[in-house]
Amino acid sequence: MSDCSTCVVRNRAICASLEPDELQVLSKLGRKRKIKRGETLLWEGDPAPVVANIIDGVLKLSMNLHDGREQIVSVMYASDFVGRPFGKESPYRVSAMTDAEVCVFTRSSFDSFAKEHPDLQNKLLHRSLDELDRAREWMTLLGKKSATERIATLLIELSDRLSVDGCSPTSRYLDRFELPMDRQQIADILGLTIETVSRQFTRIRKQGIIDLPDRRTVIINERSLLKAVAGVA
Amino acid sequence: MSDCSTCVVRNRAICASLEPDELQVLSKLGRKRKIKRGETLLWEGDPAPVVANIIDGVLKLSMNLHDGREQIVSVMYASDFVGRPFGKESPYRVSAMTDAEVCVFTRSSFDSFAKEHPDLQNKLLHRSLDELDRAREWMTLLGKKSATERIATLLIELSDRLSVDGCSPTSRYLDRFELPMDRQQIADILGLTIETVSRQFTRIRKQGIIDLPDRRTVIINERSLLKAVAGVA
DNA sequence: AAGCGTCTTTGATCAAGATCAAAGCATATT
DNA sequence: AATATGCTTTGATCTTGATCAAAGACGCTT
Repeated sequence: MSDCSTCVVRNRAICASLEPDELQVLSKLGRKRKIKRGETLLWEGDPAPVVANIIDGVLKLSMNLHDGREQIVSVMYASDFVGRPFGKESPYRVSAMTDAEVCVFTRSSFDSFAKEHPDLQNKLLHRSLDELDRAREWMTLLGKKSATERIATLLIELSDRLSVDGCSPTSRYLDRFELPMDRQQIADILGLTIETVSRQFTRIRKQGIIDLPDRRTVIINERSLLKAVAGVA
Repeated sequence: MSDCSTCVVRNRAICASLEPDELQVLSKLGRKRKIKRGETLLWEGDPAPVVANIIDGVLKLSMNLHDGREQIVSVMYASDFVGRPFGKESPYRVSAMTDAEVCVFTRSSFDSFAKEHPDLQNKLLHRSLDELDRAREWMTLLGKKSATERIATLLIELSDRLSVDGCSPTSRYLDRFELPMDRQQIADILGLTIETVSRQFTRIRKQGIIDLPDRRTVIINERSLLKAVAGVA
């Protein structure tokens, strides 16, 4: 990879914990790679995997039951870190929901670099703890929330996560954004079927809470109502 | 705390990463505490919390929606680490499912100790990554599995986790064990109601796959069948 | 602009699990 | 031993979301 110092996620990715000279070393290990929408970066059970920083685009982590049922267990955005360092193999599949660009390291080279850099490990620890909190929040959604609550919660979450642009958070929440996934993927995130997702969208649209000018665009008209529907106190 | 070197979880808890002299320092910071079943060690949103190693017993982490619905997001056993280091506050409630004993640290003292000990942080990172994998596995259960599959999966998991006794794993799986939780808690782990849990127990009992000599005891008669029901390939 | 393929919405029906209600059981109490 | 108390199981019914099926809408290609 040519130059980390000009990387758009330089200050948000785990690399932010590194000094310029350390970054130089890391940059020798990584290489940029473009991924097309739908393409898989990492297969579950893959024995020779990689880890990566997301530079641009949206990726999903998914687990698949043997009979084909798929659950999306995480949606990852620019500056997020994907892959399973220190592990035998990745327990989940990592694929692109949109065209994306990532900064890839072989796991062995990343692992040994990390071993020498406690700051990097510290950053990774913080991220893992945050991821864990998010995963558990989502468990609550999957275990206890109704279909309408799930949809509303996802929209609130997306309007939050998609709003961070570049290094500084712009408007805290977006009232208009493009869905980075199709209806089937929304269903696989929320533990619902595509028909139920569609019906719930129609429902809150008819209530005037949101608009859906086309398949991918969401406009939030009544954020407070949407939050109420999401079950946020 | 008097003596870490005789602690029953000494070699399995995160403390295992420490040298004897470091352990001496840590032992000054922690203190042992007994918790009764049902008692809460840590409330969500608690501003002055603690972290702890579990010495004995079973604890649960739970998240509560404002209207009272509760989802149990993790079940933790001896040698597991609970609490949210480096965080502002704990996002979940930690309480005892059985009488338990824990080794407690104030978060501030633990955090500053951890800052000086990369090995400890490394151990914590490994644990967090493992926890994350388990949380995501459970998301798949909550999002995609049927009631029967959920019950079977839980029984397999319990027969595995409860079998580790002392420092060495004894028989890899237990075919007879005591449930550390009641039916309502099982429901809150699996995203079901207590009635559905009861009916599914009855169902696989009538099929001869398990026996339930009393409320708390489970005997697995046909492990391979149980695994098949759990949806394990 | 017409035609094709894919994704999404809508409709009709079904089923798994939730809810409401009551009866069993086991342990603790007097 | 008799009785209260708190789980747990079982039964009857209802609801939410799944499934099956078809029609629309949108983007792409020619």
